[in-house]
Amino acid sequence: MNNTTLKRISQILEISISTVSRALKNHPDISDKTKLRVVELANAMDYEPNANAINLRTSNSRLFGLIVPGISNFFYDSFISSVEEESRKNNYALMVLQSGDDPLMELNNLKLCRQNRVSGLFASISTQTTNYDPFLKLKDMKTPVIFFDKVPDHNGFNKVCVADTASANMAAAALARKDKKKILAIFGDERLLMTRKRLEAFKETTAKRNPSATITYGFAINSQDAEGITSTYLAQKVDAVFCMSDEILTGAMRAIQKQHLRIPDDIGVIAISNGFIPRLFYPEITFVETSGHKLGKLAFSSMMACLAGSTFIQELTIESILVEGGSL
Amino acid sequence: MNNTTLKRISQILEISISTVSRALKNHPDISDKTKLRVVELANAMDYEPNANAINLRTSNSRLFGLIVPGISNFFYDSFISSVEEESRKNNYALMVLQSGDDPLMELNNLKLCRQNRVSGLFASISTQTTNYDPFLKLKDMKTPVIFFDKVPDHNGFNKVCVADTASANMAAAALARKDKKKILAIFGDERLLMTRKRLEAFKETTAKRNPSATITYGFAINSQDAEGITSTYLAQKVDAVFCMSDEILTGAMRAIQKQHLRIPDDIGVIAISNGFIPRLFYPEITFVETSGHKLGKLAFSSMMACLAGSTFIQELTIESILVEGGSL
DNA sequence: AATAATACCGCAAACGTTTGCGAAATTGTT
DNA sequence: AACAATTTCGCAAACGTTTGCGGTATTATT
Repeated sequence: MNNTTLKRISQILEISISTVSRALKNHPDISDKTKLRVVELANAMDYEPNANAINLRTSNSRLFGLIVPGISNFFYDSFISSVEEESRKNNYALMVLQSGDDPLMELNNLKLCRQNRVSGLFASISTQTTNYDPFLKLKDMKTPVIFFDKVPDHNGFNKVCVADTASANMAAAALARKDKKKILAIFGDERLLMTRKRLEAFKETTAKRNPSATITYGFAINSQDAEGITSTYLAQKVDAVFCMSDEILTGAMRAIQKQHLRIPDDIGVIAISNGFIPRLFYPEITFVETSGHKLGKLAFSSMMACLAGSTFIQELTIESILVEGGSL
Repeated sequence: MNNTTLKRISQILEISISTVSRALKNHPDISDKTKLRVVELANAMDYEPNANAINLRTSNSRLFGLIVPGISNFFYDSFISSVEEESRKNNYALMVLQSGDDPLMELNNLKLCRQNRVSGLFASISTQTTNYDPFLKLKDMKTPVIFFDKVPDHNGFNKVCVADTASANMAAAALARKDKKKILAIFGDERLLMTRKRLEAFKETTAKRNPSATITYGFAINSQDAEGITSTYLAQKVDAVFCMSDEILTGAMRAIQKQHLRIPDDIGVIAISNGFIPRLFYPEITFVETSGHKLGKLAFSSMMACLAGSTFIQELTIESILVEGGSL
């Protein structure tokens, strides 16, 4: 372990600890001469301030917690990447925790955050989270909590989300423009607010803009599930398939390729996506972009606003754009 | 912030701080009666031990640092996910840091790790890292450093890697078995030890097992690069393309799909991969699996061995297996 | 030359824990 | 009843910082 402390330096230089501390912080009370002596010795001795001591003394950990169901996910990894980058730029570190979509693990992670006195928390909740008390406990401790992506269906929280309603609308509208009439629309877990929002918007916009269309709804828990659903319904000659997420898109694409259907001639495809998966194929899949990167930046700025004292609860969304591939 | 401390509890109960501390740890010196009183009040007051104070006192942060060029990567995200999971199970937290493949940022991150007195470090180095002193500095502080994936070409470090040589051999052998004669082999950045190992092995095994084959070599910095290279050489009627990594595979696949080539009839494809991307296509791409998940487990166990006192420097590799898709 | 201002530095408390050691109270032993 | 053993607890130091306050030197002002 690193042994050089302020005390050690002070002993060698025969000055007080406080002088050493101030010298290293370039405090005006200290003369240039001693500053120099201190800084030089500190460098020579590889002095590294002990973050734990500083945190204890100042009660500011400069550490953010981030809880997410899983890291391995096209959306979350770019979100995390973005938040980490911003945090680092602002001299914060990031503690990443996975819940595995398990509410119990989520609780454990929250405890860890509390014990580490995180300066703030970014959280995407598990599918089955119903008790928000632990989050409220953090808020009571004046620790900002920014929910993202999978957010509680509940007011009084800071949330940053992709524009669920708007993006589902855009996708439905795109299908309407292309005059797709038999649509297979696959959604995720219905317990998620996100799913319900997208579902409702998609249904509504299709009814309005594409009244003669018939929609077959599918609900998939995972990619494999989506593949199964797609395979099943592909038999009944659908014009196009809408995928609510990347995970679903991957399943749908497997089914489509397996049946040797040509995109877009035999079937149209559109998804709500981060953009990575759609660009893996040719023609590229048309998608409504929901950028994890952008969302991360937004979440971070929201966090900074809270830390700066804003007590204003806001629910922010990033607008999404339609990125045309050749799949419709 | 959470205000309840041992001191507060001790004042209310009119006992000493040390008694409270010991009671909460179920220390035998404390009577059951007082233990009960303490535990109950602690719960009622939502007591959470202050990790910073504990770390300071015990000089054990129970925090691992993890430095990686970027999180958004098929390999790293599963690696990180795995390490995080293991860490959490063992009561460690994980601080994730990205270098952006920039040696300077890497230095900053290392400093952060030192200042936070991490209990250990997992590191995948940047392409241009040449100075290993900061890593050695950590080792001198008795902080274990486990390099993974992109490791220094240098002895005396703990490293865990995918079996570069073996997996390139396997891929070359698979191509030989299928009697592919005109091979396009695309590799990554030559400055990486990993690349050089894979290149050499691929070349050697092909020469031995498939002597009549001709290999065209390509070196791609990124996916787009790989797409360009593939497009260019596809014209000259190659039998199969070998991709050293997922990133390269995505580029190659774009080029192949764009030219409407049928896999495996028109062209064979094989890659070294985590397995996610290959399964997105149909037929699935045949690949030599290098599991980030497995590597994460290995890295973690290596870390635990070091923490347990093992001073033995080891270079571990996970064996890879060939996963047959239908692309060859 | 006396006084006022300024530059420079140290004392000591505090942040919230852990832990070795000793002390008091209780119980057991003869 | 005297002593020993055991149970139960508190004292105080330590971990490495930060910071308000006060105290000497030194310099400036008249």
